[in-house]
This record gives sequence, structure tokens and C-alpha cells, in this order.
Amino acid sequence: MSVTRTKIVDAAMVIVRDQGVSRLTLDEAAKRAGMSKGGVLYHFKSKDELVRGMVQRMLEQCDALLQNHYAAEPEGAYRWSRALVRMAFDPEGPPDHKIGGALLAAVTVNPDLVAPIQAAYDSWTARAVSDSPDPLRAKLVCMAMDGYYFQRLMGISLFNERQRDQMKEFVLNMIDAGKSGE
Amino acid sequence: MSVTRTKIVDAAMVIVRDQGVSRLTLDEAAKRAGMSKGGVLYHFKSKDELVRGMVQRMLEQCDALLQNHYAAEPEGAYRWSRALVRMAFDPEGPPDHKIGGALLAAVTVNPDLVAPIQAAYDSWTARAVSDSPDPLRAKLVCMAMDGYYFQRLMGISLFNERQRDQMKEFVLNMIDAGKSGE
Amino acid sequence: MSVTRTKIVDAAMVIVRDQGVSRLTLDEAAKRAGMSKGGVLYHFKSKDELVRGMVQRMLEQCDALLQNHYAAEPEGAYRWSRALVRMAFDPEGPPDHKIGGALLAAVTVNPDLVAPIQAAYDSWTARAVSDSPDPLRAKLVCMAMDGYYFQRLMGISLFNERQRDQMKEFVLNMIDAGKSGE
Amino acid sequence: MSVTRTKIVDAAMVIVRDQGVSRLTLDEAAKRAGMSKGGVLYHFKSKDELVRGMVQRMLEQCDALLQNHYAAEPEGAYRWSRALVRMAFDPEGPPDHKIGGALLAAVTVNPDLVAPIQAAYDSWTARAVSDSPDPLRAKLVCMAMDGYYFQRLMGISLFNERQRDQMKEFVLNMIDAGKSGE
DNA sequence: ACCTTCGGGACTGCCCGTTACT
DNA sequence: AGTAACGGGCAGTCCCGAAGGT
Repeated sequence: MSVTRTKIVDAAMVIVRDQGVSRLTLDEAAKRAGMSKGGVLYHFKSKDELVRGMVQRMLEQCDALLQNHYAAEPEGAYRWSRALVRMAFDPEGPPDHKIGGALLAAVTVNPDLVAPIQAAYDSWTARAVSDSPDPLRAKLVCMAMDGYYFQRLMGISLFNERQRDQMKEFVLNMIDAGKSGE
Repeated sequence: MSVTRTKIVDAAMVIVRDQGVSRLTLDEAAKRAGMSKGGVLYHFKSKDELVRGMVQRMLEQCDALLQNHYAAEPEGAYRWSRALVRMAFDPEGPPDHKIGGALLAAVTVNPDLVAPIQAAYDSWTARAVSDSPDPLRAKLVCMAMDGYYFQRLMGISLFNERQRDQMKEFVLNMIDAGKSGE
Repeated sequence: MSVTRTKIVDAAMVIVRDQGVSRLTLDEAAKRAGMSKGGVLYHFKSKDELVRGMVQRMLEQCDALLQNHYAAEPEGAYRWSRALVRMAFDPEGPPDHKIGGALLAAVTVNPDLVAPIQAAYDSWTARAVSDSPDPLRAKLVCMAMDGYYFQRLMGISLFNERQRDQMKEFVLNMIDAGKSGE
Repeated sequence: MSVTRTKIVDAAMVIVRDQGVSRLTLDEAAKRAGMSKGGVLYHFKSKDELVRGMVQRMLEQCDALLQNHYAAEPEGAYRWSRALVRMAFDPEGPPDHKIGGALLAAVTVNPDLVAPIQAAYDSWTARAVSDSPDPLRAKLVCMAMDGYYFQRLMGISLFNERQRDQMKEFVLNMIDAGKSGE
């Protein structure tokens, strides 16, 4: 990925983060990237391609974040599940960047973009299941984390800070409860 | 709500369901509703208001569905939670209509629309918590159902039919497990 | 055909006549018609439709001109053929307006427009043949007139004024020659 | 004419033939010619020059075809005229390649290109006249052939196969009729 | 001789909302 | 309660040509 392409995607991210998707235009992106629209279109044949690039970028960031949490997590069963929980509750996670929700809109408009997202989802779920004695428990965690993630994306906050931490502990406990019994 | 307003919202719903949000224009909606754009704008001062009407409609449908499942559910603890699960797994539920995802896009563009959605979320969560011995357990169920709902909205299917039923049972069992112990 | 539509087509005609097809833009046409592009697009859904309107207009003008010459022509065999010749050599004919050649370009780009032109051609040929003792002679005249017409369209002038009149007489004589003998 | 120039013009021809003039872009031509746009612009200073090259090429092809038919034609009066007729009716002739019509569009847009075409026309007419006892008769043939040519260019077909052959014979006979009498 | 990258400008089509009219 | 016509603005796309490298 050329440096210019990266710069353009960065610019687009900033716009979406600060002003919302509806403000993401090729002109704006070009201006922020310090070039002309023609230059942008040389690298991305259409706006859709640009959005595709953004989605991919976001997915990569999520993946990296997940990897980090996995690395920091002690070994043992449900290690991936726990990492997922940590990621979902990570205050530095992508959703708070508001980009996710914005891109979501783009995705619902252009179903082609679902494919890479589905792929990412699949891989994450697969990992969670891979080291889980009880796959259903892992999947439930995935689902719940998606739900939480989704709420953050939408800007719907059901928890205050204390409740959030309680929930986090609750989920982690539920995971641990699956280690022995069930 | 006048009958004409209803007709317009219906038309808009059909468009979104069949062709996606990007195809929802006042002209299109008017045509489907059997009138001219001017007529639509007489009932909805702006397009945003029309979308607001659609969101509200959808929320009402969800609520009604939830009520139905609640009514069909035996009394006892976690009755609302179980109703929520039934709703999320209801194959007739709104998400499969693809309208939800589409409206989602509209919402992310216009943050004003989050308010009524947040309110609906709050009320559903409140209900789930109200009859739950363990509020966190209820909230977790809410989150997981949101996640599942969200996946359906996005067209991401992690489960085949059998897995879906398994998950449903798993969640219901988890709820029941919360009745006695903790 | 509403009066506004007529006005818009008129404006487009003027532009093409004065500045060539490449200068025909919706904006220009709108400006000349004394309205905004939005207004133009209300009447013509696309530029193609506008061009279609222009082609139709031109065909109608040609037809009217042909009718005039036919009316002025004495009765007898080959009356239509003679009218065609008169039309082709009519200094007031459409080709000198330079619109024909310009529209030609549009046609070659959009093959859909050939249909109405073919229809017009067919009808003219059919008429010429209808009152001709020798159909081939009539068709040859049609072809030759097309050729002359075409040259005028392209701005290719093989004749000076005297040669042009000579040719006109020659063709008319050739037609008359077909009356008796053959 | 360098080999590369030839290759580029070839590529451009293919594009125009297959996809129409509107699809002829420097990028496309470059891709087809197996090089980049920069390369094309090195050989042709501008797109107009490329088109000019294409027109020239086409004219040369027509000329060569005409020469062939002339060579195959028996000596005698109206030899060039007869060759012209053979060329116009040659099923392998350029017009069926659809390039002619397409280039026509380019010409109408850029009047500069008319010059070489006019020159070619002039030379053909001059030849036809040169060996014709009756110049007007020769010119009429030229005009008629132009008309037929033009119809083929536009994709307007007034004749079926049998009618076409009839017309061809009719014209050739008309030429011969000019040999003796007048 | 040829390529990559980019600037700049233009044009189409779209769509919302207003106005005048009924 | 509704229609037809229109204005205004703008996003997406395209494409030519230039600049500078190799």
C-alpha cells in the first residue's frame, strides 16, 4: 500500500471521525490529504473503493487490538474469548472513534462491503471457539460483545462507568465459570 | 396519525426494504404512495421527518412483537429476558426485513434519531431488569441479543439453522440457571 | 409538447448551431432557455433525452420542408423524388444550420437515436418509391440526395454555386428521363 | 510512421470499433497498446492528434481499397466511377467496421479534421471526373455512393441483400449508359 | 522512449425544498 | 390536500495534459 494511499485513507478517517459520513466527499478527502480530487481518484477508482479501504483499515486495527489483548492475557482456556471482552471494553477501541458507526452506514448502503467484515467476524469467532471447551459459551460471549460494541457504535450508552466495569467482570466470570463445570 | 401519513411511511418502508436507503427519495416515496412529492412534503415537512416517522414505526413494531412474546411466555423470573430472546430469534422479526439496517444508516447520519432509539432500548432493558433477580445477567442477555440482532441486520450469518436453535436453547438455559443460584 | 420543452429544445438547437455539439451542456442549455439546470432536468430526465428531442425536432422540420416542396411540385410521376431533390438543394434546408452534422455526432455515440432517423428515412424512401415507375431510379435519387446532404452536413463543398445548379438540373433531368423510357 | 505510432492507432481503432468513440480515452488506448498514457502522449502530443492519425489511417485504407477496385476494373471511360461503386458496395469496406461513423463524430466536434477528408473527397471526385465523358454523371455517382456509404456508416439499412445487388447493377448500368449517348 | 503520479476543470445527474396554483 | 414546475447546490466521475522520474 503506497504511502499516498495511506495518507488518503487517513484523511478520510479524520473526516468521518470529526464530521460524520455524510461529510465524507472526495473533495474533502482530497483537500485533507493535501491533494486534488483527481489525485485521489488516481489511487481509488471510485468513492466506494475508498470506503472499502477505510473498512479494511478499521478491520486491521481491530485485529491488531485483539492480538494485543490476546498477548496480554494469561494462557488457558477461553483465552481468545477473554481477549475479545477486553477489546470490546477497551476505551481506546475503534468504536469510540465514531468511525465504526459511520462506516456502518456506508456498509448498509453498499452490501459488497459486508464480505470483508463477515470474514473478520468469522475469524474472530473461530479463534474464540478454538480454545473454548464450550463453543456455545464462546459464541454467546462473541454475540454479547458485538452487542456492546454495537451500542457504542450507535452512541447508545446503557451503562455508566461503574456499571460498565461490573458488566465486564460479570462476563469474565461467566467465562471462567465455563472452565470447570458445565 | 392520519391515514395518508401511514400510507406514505408504508411506501417509504417498501422502498427501503426493496432498494436500500440510498434509493429513498421524496419523489420515489411519493410515487409509491400514489401522490406527488408536494403531497408528501405537506405531511412531512422534510425528509428527516419522514425518516423519523419510519424509525418510530419500526420501534413500535418491535415493541409489539416483544409484547406478544411476553404474553406467550410463562410467568416467573426473567420473563422479559426470555421474551427478548424469543424476539431476537423470531424469524419474522424486523431485521430480516432489511429495513432495520437501512434505517441504521439514516440514524448514523442524523444523530437526532438516536434519541427515540435510545429510549426504546432503555425501556426494554428496564423491563428485562425489572423482573430479573440478577440484573447483570439480564443485561448480558440484552447485549447478546443486540449482538445477534445486529448480525442479522448486517446480513452476517454466523449460524446455520441448527446452530441457531442450539444457541437459543443455550441462552434460555443460561437464563434459567440464574433463577436459583447465582 | 409543453411550451417549456419547446423552449429548451430551441435553446439547445441554438447552442449546437453556434458553438457545436461539444458545447452543448445542460447548464448552457438551461441558461439559454432562461432557467436553471434543475428545471431542464425536470422536463428531460437526461441529456440523452434532450438530444432525442432535438433529433425529433429536426426530423419534423425536414419533413415539413419536404411537404412544402411536394406541394409546390406539379403532379405526375416522380413527384416525391423531385421534391426530395428540391429539399436537398434548398439553401434554407436544415443542413446549413450546422445542427444536422452536430446531431450526427450525438447519434453515432448513442445508437438508440438511429431508430427515429431510420424511420424517417424509410418513410421518405417509401414515398419516393410510391409514385415512381422505376423504384430503383427513385432510390438512386434518394441515395444521391443523401450524399449531397451529407456533404453539406460535414461542411464539405464540392460544388460552387453554378456547379450546384447544374447538378440539380442534371438530377431533375435524369428523373424526367425515367418517365417515358427505361 | 514509427511502429509504435502504428500500434497506438491500431489500438485506438479497436476501441472505437468495439466500444464507440465515447470510450476512446488516452488511458484506454494506452492500455490496449500495451503501454501507459505517458507513452501515448509522447507519440501524439494530444488526443486530437491521435484522432487525426486515425482519420488519416482510415482515409489511406479507403484509398487503397479504391485503388484495388480500380486495378481490377477494365479500362475504358468511367473506370474510376465504376471503381467507386465497387468500393461503396464492397462488403469488406470500412463503413461496416463502424469506425467511420465513430470518427465522424470526432470530426464534427473538431472542424480541423475536415480538411484532410475534404482533400480525399476532392481527389476521388477529381479522379472520377478525369476519365468521365460526362462529369456531372460521374459526380452524381459520387454523391450517390456517398449517400450509400453514409447510410452504412449510420447503420441505416434501406436494402436487403437482393435490393443491394440490384441497386449496384442499376448504377453500373447507368454509368455505361453514359458512355455512348448523353 | 516510456511510466507514475497528480492537478484541474468540466459535466452529468440527483434531490430537496419552495412557489404558485387549484 | 394536493400538484406541477422550478431553483440551487453539490457529489461523483471522467479525462486530458503536465511534471518529473527512469
